[in-house]
Amino acid sequence: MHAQNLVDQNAIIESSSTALLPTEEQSVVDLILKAILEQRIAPGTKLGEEALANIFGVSRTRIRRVLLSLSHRYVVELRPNRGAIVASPSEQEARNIFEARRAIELAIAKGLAKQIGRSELAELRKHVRAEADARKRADSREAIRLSGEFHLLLARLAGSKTLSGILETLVSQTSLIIGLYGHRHGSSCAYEDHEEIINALNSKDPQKASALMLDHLEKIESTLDLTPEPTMSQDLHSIFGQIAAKD
Amino acid sequence: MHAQNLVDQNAIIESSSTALLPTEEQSVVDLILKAILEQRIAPGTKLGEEALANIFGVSRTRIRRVLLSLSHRYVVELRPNRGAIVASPSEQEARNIFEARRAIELAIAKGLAKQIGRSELAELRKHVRAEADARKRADSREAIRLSGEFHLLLARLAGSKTLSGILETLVSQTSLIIGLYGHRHGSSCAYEDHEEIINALNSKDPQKASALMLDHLEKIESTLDLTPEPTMSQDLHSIFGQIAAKD
DNA sequence: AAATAAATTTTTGTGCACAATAATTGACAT
DNA sequence: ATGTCAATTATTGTGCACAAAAATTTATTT
Repeated sequence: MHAQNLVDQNAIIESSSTALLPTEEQSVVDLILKAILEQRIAPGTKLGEEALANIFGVSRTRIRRVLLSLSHRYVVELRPNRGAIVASPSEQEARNIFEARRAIELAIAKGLAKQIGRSELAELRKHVRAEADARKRADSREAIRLSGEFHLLLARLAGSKTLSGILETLVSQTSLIIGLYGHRHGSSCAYEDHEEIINALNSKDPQKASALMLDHLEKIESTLDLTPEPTMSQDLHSIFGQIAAKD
Repeated sequence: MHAQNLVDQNAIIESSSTALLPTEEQSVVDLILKAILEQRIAPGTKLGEEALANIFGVSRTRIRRVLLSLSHRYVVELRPNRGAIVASPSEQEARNIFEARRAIELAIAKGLAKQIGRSELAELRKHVRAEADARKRADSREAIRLSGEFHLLLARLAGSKTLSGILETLVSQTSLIIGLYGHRHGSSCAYEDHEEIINALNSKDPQKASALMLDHLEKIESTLDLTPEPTMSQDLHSIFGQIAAKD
């Protein structure tokens, strides 16, 4: 792992989630999380404790808690005695995660449509403008992050810390999934969909809002290639398949 | 805290959840969790590290991780430099938790109705028999635990580790909520409701299954007293209210 | 006696040394 | 070469001593 990948942040730190770690540790969590979600570190990458401790200039004791915390978000996998790696959700897990997102986000959309106000709508529109801007600038990292954060923003506006907390975990995992199974760059949410959802919320139409959310989530899932086994073995087949067939 | 409360378990250990702690630690987690969920330790109770270390005969280092793990489940609250206490979900959090449960469990019921098989139905009926039995024996602890576990069983049978994991957290919190806000003993699920749900699943009727689940969850929530502030101040008022009024 | 402050005790937080385990390298045999 | 085994190196896991903070007790002042 290269230090470059982890400290390269210019932008704002995630900083959401229920703060129960010391602030210093939380910022390391956020940094690593951001790096993973922007796909600067690939799934499967080893996250050595000593290496991280050096990079961030904190003790191993702390790194250890950081890794534990990230593992609770299912963003890193902790293998006993073998260290931490960036998680690689399986194809089955990917489906389950989308299933869970459907359940939760339809409810959020429905609930929000019933009680949304002016200022919330403004905040949403502002966010989507930022998404459009990132896309225009071809800043795909930012675009990926913002499109995930749109969904988190909806959860926050719905006023349930419980649901936001759950969705945070699911959105993080979705980023990993898109990195693993999404072929073309179009995999991340289209901000146009987000605009439509906002319009439905604006017209206080719960049915429409949730229907659009469903379409949107299904669209994202459909851009993925969730047919075969994990990435690695797939590559081997596509590389050696023809040679083996000739035999 | 009395050691009695924590080691008194005769029954089976929870043992679900994604095991990423050493098995020894996991069993301490399960023991404390069980004690909390069966309401043998009240919300707000201090969980001193040294005390727990002595009770369970493990080092403080380990207890520390155990408490961290329980805090991720929102079952204990970790107050920096002030130690851990059993969590007391606020009235608002309680509502949010039920909202989340509705979103998730309706989806589970719907999905399960479409794909449930013979053996799954048998397992569910067996579970409900155990519930009825516990009720008949007036073993309210067991009854509380089993009625929560029925919901977890549904999630497991639905085949999504993601949803089960989320629901586990929510069910744990629900136990705390019932302990805090549920006045009469009838607060825990009636197993009769569970039977009805099973029947709907049996007849592969997704609409009915989810409708019954909704009723069931709303019934539980409605037995709670979620009007006022946290427990303590409420008690003080109900104790001193009349005296103050006389003045 | 009530309130404030100082001193003491208790409890939580952290780094570090060492133990346990896994990964790597090298030697040897087939 | 290829595979197996031993020795070495590197990495993770844990207890403990000490630091930091909070809670409690005692002393002091008004």
